[in-house]
Amino acid sequence: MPAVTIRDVARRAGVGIGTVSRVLNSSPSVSRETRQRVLAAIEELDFTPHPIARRLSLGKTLSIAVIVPFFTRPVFVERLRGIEHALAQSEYDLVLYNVETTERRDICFREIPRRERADGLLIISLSPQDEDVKRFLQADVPTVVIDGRHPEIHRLVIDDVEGGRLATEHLIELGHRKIAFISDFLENRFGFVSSLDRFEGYYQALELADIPFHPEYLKQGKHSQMAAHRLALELLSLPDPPTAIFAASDTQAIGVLGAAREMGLEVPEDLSVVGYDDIEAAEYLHLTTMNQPSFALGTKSVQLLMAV
Amino acid sequence: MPAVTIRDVARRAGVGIGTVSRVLNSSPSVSRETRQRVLAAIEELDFTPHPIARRLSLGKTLSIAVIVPFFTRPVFVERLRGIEHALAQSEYDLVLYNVETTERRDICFREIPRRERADGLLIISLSPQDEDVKRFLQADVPTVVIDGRHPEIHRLVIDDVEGGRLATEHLIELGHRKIAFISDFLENRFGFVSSLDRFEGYYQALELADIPFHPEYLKQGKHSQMAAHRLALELLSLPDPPTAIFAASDTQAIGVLGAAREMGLEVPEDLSVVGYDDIEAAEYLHLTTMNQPSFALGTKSVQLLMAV
DNA sequence: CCGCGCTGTGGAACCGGTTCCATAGCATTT
DNA sequence: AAATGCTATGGAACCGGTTCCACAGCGCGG
Repeated sequence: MPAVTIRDVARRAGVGIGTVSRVLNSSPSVSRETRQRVLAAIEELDFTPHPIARRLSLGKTLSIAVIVPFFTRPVFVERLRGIEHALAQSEYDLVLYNVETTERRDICFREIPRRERADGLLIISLSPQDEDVKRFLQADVPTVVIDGRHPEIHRLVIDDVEGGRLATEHLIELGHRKIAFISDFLENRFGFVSSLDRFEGYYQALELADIPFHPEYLKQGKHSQMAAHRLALELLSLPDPPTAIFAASDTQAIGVLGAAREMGLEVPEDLSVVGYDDIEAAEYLHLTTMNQPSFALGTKSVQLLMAV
Repeated sequence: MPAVTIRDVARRAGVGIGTVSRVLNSSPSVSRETRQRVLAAIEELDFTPHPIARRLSLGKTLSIAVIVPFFTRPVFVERLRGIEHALAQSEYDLVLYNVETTERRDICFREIPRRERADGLLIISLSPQDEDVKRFLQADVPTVVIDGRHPEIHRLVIDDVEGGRLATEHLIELGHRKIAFISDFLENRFGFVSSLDRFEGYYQALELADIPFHPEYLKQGKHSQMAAHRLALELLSLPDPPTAIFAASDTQAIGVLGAAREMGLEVPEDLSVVGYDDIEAAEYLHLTTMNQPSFALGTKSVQLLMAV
């Protein structure tokens, strides 16, 4: 079955190739009658335009590259889902790149932002460095960063400071004054900033309520249930243990719940736990959690990218 | 900054375009000296070959389309992660399509399997119909289905019957004889078969142990924690309630745990619960679960696709 | 009747690679 | 010395679209 091209259609319809192309792109300057003939020929030959050829002559790739770190994490998946949903309604393909090491991230940041590679670039939760951004701008590929920071890049920011503050204030309103914060490493090789911001909010809330910040109530570790579990055990074994724990993500909050159970503590009677990210499991775990509109953030990022 | 092409490189190096192309594709028939000159010119001009042009003249798209349903579900994400990992090391792009409605599925099955669209197609957990498969074969696009069924398609199957049997036998060995099965709809519009197979395994295990199958111990509902929660409440309110529940996925198993807690039952003392899929949360929930090598399945599917 | 403008159309040139054919240069064989 | 073969190379043709320029045909105003 040899490929049917625009020239075959033109011959069949008895018109020129330009006319076929005009019909395909619904140009107004084709007479009604000619258009009918061409459409009939397309139908008869079961013709589909060749996307690659189209891209080459348009000088566009018609694809959007999406760089997402660790898409095992529910928030990232949910944002990606939003992005996919928005792109499905456009003529753009979604080309996916997952990043789980800094090496891979650097390769992605170096090689993907090229005009001939993608018409647009969406980056989730990674903060490009100055030299990366310089390359992005030089390559002239529209770029939007979700939940990352760099002054010279279009970005959708999440007010994690506010979120951290609200979560902490919630605990304070419940009467707690000994509130601990468990998070993944605030300084990390991937430049994730959400936990840092949530910590900032936590700190502000304490300050506003005149509660002194206890450094031993801040615990950092790998982003996993297991690590958070261990950190929570440490906290709960302190001479003066906290009565509430704010975890920087639900994944970590689940680890805290495990630790509480291991220590024989009831949640929320003996220990209040607040998580962050709104994973589905939260409601079954007596877990208060901060809701993030991740899906909407994904669709919004696509709109922003298209407007750039 | 005008795009640098192979012709610019040829002029700079004082060679023909064919030679540049040969250097780019590391053809052996270029003299050492000429190769050096060309490489120097490439370096000086910061030349990168234009992928789209390459694809057009190669007649390949250099991309693999991946169709995945509901990639909120952890198993699907994990398989996708395996696929991404394998493709990252190849020259192929991963173009992602998420399916959450049957309409979207049908559109994907109709439009994506075209030679000019993708060099290969990976389908996760969806079973194409005969007419779809006919189109796949006619379009001559290598296709691999993970965890779906159709005799004429290359596929990676998971022995969910065996898995269901093992899970149920585990419960039987613990001494249970009143074992219920909670799952999403066994007959569904998406053609998901894993739960059906697990049910088949459950049934076989009962039969082998001479335990009669009680239809009221089979509960079907939407795939969500909430739905499973309700179904579990129904089960536990039966005049003769089960002492063990096998849930077709961990997501549903979490719902069962919630229901047990609501009824004041301790797990596993008062009720045994077995899940399926190996989500990370399992270990914190006193949940026994059947492990699935999802990531490996993803990488394997890519290998299989490449070998087709 | 001429010139002008407008509409609809044909097709060459172009996008930037790869591939194949022709050929030059040189060594080897007869 | 002629024939043969091998290696390295140049560049036209090609992949299948889009776009732009040229032009035909027609109506209209002067």
